[in-house]
Amino acid sequence: MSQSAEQKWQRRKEERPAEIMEAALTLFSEKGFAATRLEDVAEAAGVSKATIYLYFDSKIDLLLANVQEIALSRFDEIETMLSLYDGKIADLPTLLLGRVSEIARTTKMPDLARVVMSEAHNFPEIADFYRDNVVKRGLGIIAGIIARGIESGEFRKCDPAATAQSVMFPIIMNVIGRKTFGEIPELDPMKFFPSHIDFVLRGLAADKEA
Amino acid sequence: MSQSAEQKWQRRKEERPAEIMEAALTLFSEKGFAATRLEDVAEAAGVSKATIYLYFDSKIDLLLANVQEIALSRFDEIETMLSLYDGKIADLPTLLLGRVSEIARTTKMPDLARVVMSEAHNFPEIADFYRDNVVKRGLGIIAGIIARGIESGEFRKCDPAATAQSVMFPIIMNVIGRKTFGEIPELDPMKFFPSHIDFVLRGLAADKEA
DNA sequence: GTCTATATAACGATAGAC
DNA sequence: GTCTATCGTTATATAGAC
Repeated sequence: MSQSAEQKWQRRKEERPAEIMEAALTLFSEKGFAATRLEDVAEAAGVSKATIYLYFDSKIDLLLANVQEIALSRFDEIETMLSLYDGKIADLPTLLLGRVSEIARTTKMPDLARVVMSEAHNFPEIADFYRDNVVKRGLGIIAGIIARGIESGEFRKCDPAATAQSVMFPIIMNVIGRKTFGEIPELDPMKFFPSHIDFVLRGLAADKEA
Repeated sequence: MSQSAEQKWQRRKEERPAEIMEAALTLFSEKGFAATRLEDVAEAAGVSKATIYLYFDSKIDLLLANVQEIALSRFDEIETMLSLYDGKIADLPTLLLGRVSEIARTTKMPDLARVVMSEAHNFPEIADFYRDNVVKRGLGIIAGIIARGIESGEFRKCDPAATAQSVMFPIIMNVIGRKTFGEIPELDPMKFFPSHIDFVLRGLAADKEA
């Protein structure tokens, strides 16, 4: 950016990792993880290949660092919020899905999810990490809320782990679908998100007393 | 196989296309569409590369023929069933999701969906075909049922196209998830499918009269 | 002997190596 | 930056069915 012309490089220990990660995710998303060469990442980030290895162990590590940054750090935040929450459990789905919608709109989570879902089958390390830290943990958060609501009598009795999929998967699929097939009217998020929240609240609601 | 040593090939016009398609899908699923060489498909199917081109226009056509065979032909069957159906609309979701579950268990639809979702981003022809003929049409079938139920008063008023995603996407994601990450207890289909049908019926149900 | 399903071999674009 | 190997695709030759 602001480096003088004769200077070949600058020491920018603080900014490098983030720049490399972002360049990597952009390329992974455009061309696929397997098809992206570390050399392209280096070029896009304005560093040499060796510099990448200074901060990351491997190409896989470079992807998983993005998972940590984009997904897991937000799980931390959400879990903190949930542990402090003391309002009605019945309001949590709306609150949580609102936050998820915001993450989908404002971060690269959709691209990241698409890349991982596309290539995890061919990279066991990616599949293992994502399964344990994103799929299981993400579903676990939703299942926990459902279980709390059942206990408090605000939600009907159901299998929390199974029902968590009914709550979460449409959102993931809508988001990945738009990345894969382009924006199409059928998947319009402005219509889908409110509709889905409605659907979820009815699907979870306790039966009214007779 | 059982052909004599000196015989170089046999004339089997009828069986070839199906054998080639199946070999192709198996390899696409194992190694990915882009990574699979037509030569491997030819070998697996027991023919030469050129023979593939007798029956299919291109590698992409070979995948799309599988989409036709596995997905679209079943859409035809389902649409026929729906047009003949004259029971309660409220029973259709259970009926339909049961059929979908059966297709997921007994056909290669899950592998096919995973392959397409994984690689459509890099192959516009695949994305276009699948979007128009599977995504839009599949959601349209569900949306049609929902619209019929709203009209008959059996379902609550909602946006059919948006709600169709809440109905269908969890199933697709559950199925693709198990193919991508392996069978894990959280995604157990024996628990998920019944739970999801329950969730859907409640999500669609008309409000009870006060 | 004729027709055609199938194989062999060559072409050309593209991408990866040095 | 050039060279080469790879792979989708196509042209030509041949073997099997009737």
